[in-house]
Amino acid sequence: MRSALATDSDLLNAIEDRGYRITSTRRVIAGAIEESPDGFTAEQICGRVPGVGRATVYRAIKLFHEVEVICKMALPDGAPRYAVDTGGRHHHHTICTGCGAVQDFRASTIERVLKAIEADVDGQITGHRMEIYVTCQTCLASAD
Amino acid sequence: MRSALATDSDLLNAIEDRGYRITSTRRVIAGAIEESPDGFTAEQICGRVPGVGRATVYRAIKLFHEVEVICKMALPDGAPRYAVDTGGRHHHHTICTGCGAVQDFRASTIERVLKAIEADVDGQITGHRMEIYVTCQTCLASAD
DNA sequence: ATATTACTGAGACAAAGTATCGTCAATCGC
DNA sequence: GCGATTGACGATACTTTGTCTCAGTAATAT
Repeated sequence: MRSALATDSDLLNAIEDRGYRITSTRRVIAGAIEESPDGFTAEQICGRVPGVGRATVYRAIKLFHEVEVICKMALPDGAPRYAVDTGGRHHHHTICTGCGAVQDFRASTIERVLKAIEADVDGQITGHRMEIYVTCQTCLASAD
Repeated sequence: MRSALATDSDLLNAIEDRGYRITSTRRVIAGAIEESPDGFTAEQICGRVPGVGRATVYRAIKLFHEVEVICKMALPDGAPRYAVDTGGRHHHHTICTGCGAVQDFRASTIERVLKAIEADVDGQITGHRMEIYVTCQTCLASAD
């Protein structure tokens, strides 16, 4: 039922659970983010929340990232791109280099391989990053 | 014997092979880069080549990257780091989050997994990026 | 209702590059 | 070897993606 929750936004709930305040500004920013099913850039969000300071948008994005409800990744040229991360469990992403669309992608194989690699690596693994670049179906179709 | 080559620098040879000019400035920059076995940042190179313009250093790094003799990667916070890429064949890197040391790392397993993944992905894979973050032996030892 | 603390907006600052532009040097053609 | 051509250079301005500071404001605690 979840009737006792202040909001039905996963983003807002996540920060509230960690003791951060839910403010009207954060509501607006979370709304703009949740309207972006294919990922977004920070500046896109800035553009969609007129009246909200740029610093505040970046602070909110950082906060959502900190509580792991949004994920930050990078295009081949290093340009950052964000996406909502509802699933929770660790996973990776495919990013379309044409339109920037981000999709989740969970491959248990990769996790196993990474574990196996640990033995070959000189030092102790503390984390990893992985992005798979694709041309999505839509971009493939429109390229015909 | 390679006696006919203008230089014994892999970096300079690589750009010469692609038709770019070898200049005294590029010699100096290549020298500074090749003195960095554990990777480097662009600004570190700028600091080591006094008298050479910052833009020129960035242009040279970009050029070396273009001809694939240096590799660009990212620390967990996105800070860029470069490393010489002598091997040639595709591989990945481990990066020590303590000191930034970069090591090559070739896992055929990963390549196989990525191939297998292609079937699961919605769209056509065009590339990927992967970094493994570690605490290197030196940093582990000095943390005791 | 008030005090405390966190949040906000504006704007300056920072890091990592890129673009422009006039000057200079490396290579090409002879 | 010498001049013409093209590419490279340095300085500097600008761009992108953030972060920091600071004074003012809103949200929670008592």
